Amino acid sequence: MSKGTGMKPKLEYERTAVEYIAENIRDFDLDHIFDCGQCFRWERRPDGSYTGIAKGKIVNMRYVPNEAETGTLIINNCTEEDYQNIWRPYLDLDRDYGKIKAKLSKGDPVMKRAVENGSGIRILHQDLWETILSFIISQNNHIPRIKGCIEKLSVLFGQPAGTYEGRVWYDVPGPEVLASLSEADLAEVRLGYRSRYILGTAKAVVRDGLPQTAEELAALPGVGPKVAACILLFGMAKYDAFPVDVWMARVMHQLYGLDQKDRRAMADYASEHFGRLGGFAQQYLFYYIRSLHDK
DNA sequence: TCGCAGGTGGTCG
DNA sequence: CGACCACCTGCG
Repeated sequence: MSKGTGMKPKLEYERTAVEYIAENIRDFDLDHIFDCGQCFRWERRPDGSYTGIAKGKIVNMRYVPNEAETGTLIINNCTEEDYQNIWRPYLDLDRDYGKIKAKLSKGDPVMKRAVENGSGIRILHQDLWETILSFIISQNNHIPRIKGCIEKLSVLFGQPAGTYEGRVWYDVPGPEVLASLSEADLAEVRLGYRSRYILGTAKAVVRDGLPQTAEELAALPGVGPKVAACILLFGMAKYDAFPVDVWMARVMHQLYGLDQKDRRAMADYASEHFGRLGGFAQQYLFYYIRSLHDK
């Protein structure tokens, strides 16, 4: 609704002419992908598209379903080379999610509903360091504040990656940069007690390199079982990882009848029933319980 | 105001 | 081991 006589300029975003169009993309929904809790740097636009930064590249993505089962993905500010080298693997486009969903749904009515609810979820292949940083920050924290912290950290200490939609976008700061900072330097980011975990982990990574295994991950300060599982799943492509957080505890209690406090039992249940697909199962269930909660 | 949020690490028994 | 419990911060 326009008010009075004011001709409010319509909000428009400055995008680029370079665009890549991928046809015949299945099992894909941007809301499902970017709102299932795996990433924190994508912003929804009023047209349903998403703009974000990953691997030093800034793009806008929109998806147009053209039949019941397939659709077109349009990536703005993206060359064919970037699509092949970055976004195709990032979006996990070469995996058959239809097969995964069918396998998980079989004999499990709860999972069947969860899969239908989040049918377009895909597990992103994210940068390992960014994933470590993000999920240390995520602990005992609200999602909007997590996003704010990561953004502020990037603007203050990250490298500019380019200008897009009329503003400068920044990469998350690397471990070398963070390892050189003090808690006083980080105070402005409002990370709270997590700032010492970030500094400790950055120093460990500078000293020992990025973690390669679950054991090396668990040795990092601020990385417990839940955060480690998220990093394994989202940053290391370990698809049997099954992060159990407060939401997953709710699902396992309310929908599978397990003791809400017994995280061990939940992990056991996941490995027994979901096995190598535990990570996918977790994402469908997480998105499902969150969408139930919002209503 | 107070509890809680995609938990972790430390300290008990 | 397993069960507490403090912990930065911002929001409802």
